[in-house]
Amino acid sequence: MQQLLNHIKAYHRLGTEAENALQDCLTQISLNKNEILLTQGNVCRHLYFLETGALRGFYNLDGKEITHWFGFEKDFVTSFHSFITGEPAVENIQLIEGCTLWAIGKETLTELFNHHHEIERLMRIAYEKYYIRLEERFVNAQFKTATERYEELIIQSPHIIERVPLGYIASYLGISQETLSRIRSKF
Amino acid sequence: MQQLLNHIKAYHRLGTEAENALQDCLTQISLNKNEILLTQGNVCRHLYFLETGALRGFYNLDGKEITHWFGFEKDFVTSFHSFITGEPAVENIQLIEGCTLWAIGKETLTELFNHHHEIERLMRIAYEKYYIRLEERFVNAQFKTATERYEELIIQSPHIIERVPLGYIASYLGISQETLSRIRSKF
DNA sequence: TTTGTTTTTTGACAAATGTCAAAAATTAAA
DNA sequence: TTTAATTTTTGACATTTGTCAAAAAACAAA
Repeated sequence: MQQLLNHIKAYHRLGTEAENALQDCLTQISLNKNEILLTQGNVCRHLYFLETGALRGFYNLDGKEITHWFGFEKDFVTSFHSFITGEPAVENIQLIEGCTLWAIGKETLTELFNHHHEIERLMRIAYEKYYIRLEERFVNAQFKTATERYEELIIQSPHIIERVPLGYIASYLGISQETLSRIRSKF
Repeated sequence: MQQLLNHIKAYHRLGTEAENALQDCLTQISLNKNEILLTQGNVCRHLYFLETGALRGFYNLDGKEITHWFGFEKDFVTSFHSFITGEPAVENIQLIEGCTLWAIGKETLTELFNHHHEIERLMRIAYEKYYIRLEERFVNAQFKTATERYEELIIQSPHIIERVPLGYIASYLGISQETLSRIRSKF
């Protein structure tokens, strides 16, 4: 738990009171490899903080699983669209490794926001970071070649290559598994 | 100005006090078609609220201008990466039509956040909306064909087609102008 | 109008990536 | 181990999209 709070401080330093309040609202979850945290069609009512492990978000398209994001330790994890809008999720969240997560319900989080401006600030800052991270991925997806995207991944997120099956990485990069295999063979 | 505040209420309803404070911190800007609001290499220290008009964000790649986003009335506009991190912007912001904007400096906004929890909430909610909007664009960029992306644009944002030159739209969709022209000819 | 400029379209071809099928390599299970 | 299942690689070919050059169309200025 202390480890979790330290990670959160990287976003915004909380006062003792707010930190305690947050702590009281978090529930620990442990799941094993391949277990499902969220199934498409359900509303995602929780925000998770990933303490250890790895997971992925994927959806089904023409019978294929499209992995479009990964979560690793220190990440906030949820189906953002569903969590924010309250609509059913179009994606699934599945564990790639066994994970320790801390969960907070949307209503509980809203209550925390109401009582602790600091916590809402933390979240605002987290969204800022996630926004520019996504913006960068978007620009890569739209304007770079498959090879460039793979090179960038090696440099910026080598842990992904080491911990995630190739098939997941291919769709994460927006290319077929065969193309990824051919790109790799050139290195 | 009242119009602006009404738009902002669509994100989160502000109390009178916060609304007045916000109002006092906004500066009106009017610019003509083709004028530049931000030049790459400069730090973007302002968040803009676009009351009327249209503009685009673009950067230079191999001598070509890549338009990667548009702003229209009611949009928050800034170079998010630069505004958030304080680093020089990699992009330019240029008017497509004459615009009326309301500007607020980053320091002023931070002060508003400090004094008005409500305004920070407004911003948190705005980031939520912008995050899921970007997420949707990302998925389209990565996993849909050029034709699908164009069809989606016609359905979801017909105003873009009507108000923006084709060349800008092509790079917004992540395709060459020639390909866009060929896609259009099929309709 | 008439002319000049810019934008959009078209044609020919090249490059990048996808698809399907099968082989090879790796991992897990008995 | 040995076998079975899964993952990754390879080959052949199809499809999508890009690039370059030129023509056509649309727009703006004189």
